[in-house]
Amino acid sequence: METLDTVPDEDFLRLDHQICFSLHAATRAFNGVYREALKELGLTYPQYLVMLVLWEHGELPVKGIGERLRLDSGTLSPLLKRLEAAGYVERRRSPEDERSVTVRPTVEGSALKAKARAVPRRIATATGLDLEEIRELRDRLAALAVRLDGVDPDDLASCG
Amino acid sequence: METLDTVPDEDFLRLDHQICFSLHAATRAFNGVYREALKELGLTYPQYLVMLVLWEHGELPVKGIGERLRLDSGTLSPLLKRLEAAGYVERRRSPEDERSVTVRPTVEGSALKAKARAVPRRIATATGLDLEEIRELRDRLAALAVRLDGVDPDDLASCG
DNA sequence: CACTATTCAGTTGTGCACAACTGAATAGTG
DNA sequence: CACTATTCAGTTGTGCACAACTGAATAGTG
Repeated sequence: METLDTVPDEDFLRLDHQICFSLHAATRAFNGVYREALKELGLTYPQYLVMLVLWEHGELPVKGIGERLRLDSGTLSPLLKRLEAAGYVERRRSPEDERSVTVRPTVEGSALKAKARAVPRRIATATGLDLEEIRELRDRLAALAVRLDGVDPDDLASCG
Repeated sequence: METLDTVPDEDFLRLDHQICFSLHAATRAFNGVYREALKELGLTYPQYLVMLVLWEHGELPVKGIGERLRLDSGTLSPLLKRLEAAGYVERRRSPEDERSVTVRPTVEGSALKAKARAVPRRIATATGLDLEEIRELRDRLAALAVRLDGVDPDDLASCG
């Protein structure tokens, strides 16, 4: 049987080339479609992710957003400042814990949600997938991310 | 039957949240694993993609690399300068067409290929997928990218 | 042949991802 | 209680993606 261990290195490098490229290309293609769909909302793709989280939870500390999106403050701090400058969110130090900053959508930010309703359908149409395939892709990607995130760097080093 | 048209907007926005996040997370997780695996080669993930293409073709104009990886000169020019500074590639104006710049691996750049042999296997192991699943994922992502940005499938196929 | 359009690599500027760090606030310990 | 460790948001610096642009070389047109 053909397995990971029986494929020649040369073919494997080639396969890697392909999956590497496919993933990179799919991600950038997705970004491109979102960029187009989000243009009228005045949001970038990561900013849209943040707004989705805030629409769902009402308000969250920076840390809470970071946990949900797996982003650190180095990425979030400037992004949230831009969302604040755009008038979509409000940031204020928590009175209970002065280390924490609470972020919540402004009236304008909340109003954006209505406009955003059209976005998912546009993306879904662009993918050419039906509902079941979309869910399957979501689950596959999620499972993959969990596996990849959970990999101990030391394990990785020892498997070569 | 449940289709794209019968799902309520609210659920759809939620689903979008999920697939959006899954894709984003999977991409970043992949990047993280590659970052680790490529550390000893002194390459970033996009730089690795460029080297893979050069190992396969020997030498290519900047435009040729861009076509294969769907990257424009705005991304490639500085990236190639860094690869040149690292001693892995050589860039020179083409004598036949002074507009074009030919890029090819140096002796050190070619030598990297031997080290890179270990990389794909490490990535494959980290994904926890078997060979058939990896191929399926590759094909799905490639098909998705094609649909999303209207790339000619023949071009994609010729990349690997 | 002269002139315009196109091609090519490169630059500039914006935004994101992330590592490494800072400084302030809080939690936990003896 | 005093002191250390941890938590939190933020900053700095590097690299990538991409839009919009520049300038030089070449192709294509009348």
